[in-house]
Amino acid sequence: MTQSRAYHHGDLRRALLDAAVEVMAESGPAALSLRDLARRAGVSHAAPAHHFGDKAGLLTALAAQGFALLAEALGNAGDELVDTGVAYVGFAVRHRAHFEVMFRPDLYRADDPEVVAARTRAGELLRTGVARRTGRGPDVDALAAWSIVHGFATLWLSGALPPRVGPDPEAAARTVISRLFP
Amino acid sequence: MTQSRAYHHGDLRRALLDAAVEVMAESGPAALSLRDLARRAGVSHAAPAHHFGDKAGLLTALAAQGFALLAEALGNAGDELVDTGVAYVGFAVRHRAHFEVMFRPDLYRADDPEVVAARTRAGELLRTGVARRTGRGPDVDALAAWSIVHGFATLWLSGALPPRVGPDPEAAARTVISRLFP
DNA sequence: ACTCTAACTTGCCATTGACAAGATAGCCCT
DNA sequence: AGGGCTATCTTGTCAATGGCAAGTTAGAGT
Repeated sequence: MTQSRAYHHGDLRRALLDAAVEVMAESGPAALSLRDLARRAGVSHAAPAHHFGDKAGLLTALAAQGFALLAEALGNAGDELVDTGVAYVGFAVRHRAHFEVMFRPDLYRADDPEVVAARTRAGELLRTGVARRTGRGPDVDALAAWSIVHGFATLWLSGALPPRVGPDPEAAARTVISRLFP
Repeated sequence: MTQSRAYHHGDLRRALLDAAVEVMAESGPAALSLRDLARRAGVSHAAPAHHFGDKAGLLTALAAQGFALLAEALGNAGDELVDTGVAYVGFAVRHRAHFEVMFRPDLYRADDPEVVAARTRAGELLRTGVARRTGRGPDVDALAAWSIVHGFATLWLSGALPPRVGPDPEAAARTVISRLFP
């Protein structure tokens, strides 16, 4: 996919987002620099501003993309509640950069319409995944399920978990989620 | 530890840390600037470097302080497992700035001896709190418990939780934790 | 009183985000 | 074919930041 047409660049917007993901995946969100992204894309230092306005604009686009990807991942998950949870963790691990931005609203404009729409959709899918297996109050169940997968994903990404958890986050997540919903 | 004598400033190190907590509590970690902290403390822009070396040094000190505070909070919690979990969430909410730095190892030197010591101690207290109530494998229980409280705290801080969860994070956390360990 | 050292300052540089003004290329319309 | 139109990108500039180097000062130790 992606461009081919090369005007001044062709598909700068996508190239910048891809570069941002790449940088953040290996160096964290703090290491992100618009000028660095521009250099990687081979354009001038002010080119990104045209597509995203400012840094927050770029991260807003990235967050929207992230919520859309999350919704897709949850939609493709199996029918069991556990599958939804594992998919959540899998998304966080596979799309680390997106995930880290999505839940840091001080970095972007969380009230952006596109973000709100994608986030809402992902939220619905998440709740649907839990609703299939409601033991107590569905609210409590949903909150507990979301908390446990989000916590596990966050801890995994931050490197805080001890080595004995093993190398496979999704397998470990499955075990932990099963503890909540046996 | 710590001095008190007031030379050029007296207690610059503490003043800078306090200012950093204040700034981050209202504007997030991204808004932190060493020069701004220096201005707030009424010293020159290079004064912070003497105490912390660089920005990562300041955040390292803050993380160590945070893990120590967490250990203290967990130590003061009640004997029940639920109490430990609620204390964890309470710490995150009450010491938001510390919490947000602690689990973002790309911002500081996670292998700093002081950080390692304080983190180890907090980890032990957390596992102790869970061990009192082991249903299945203690490892799985500990991981599930940590995940659920960490996830809830993180989601709360990021503002991602819907309003119907209510205004009191500790009360909501108690309900959620009870779902895991009834 | 003298020295010595930690604590702080002044000065500097490269990098960054943001803005303003200009250039360029493809498109549309006649 | 030609003439504008607009999105896209560039060049130039500014204030702010982190970090380094060299100098200064207060106060402790002797």
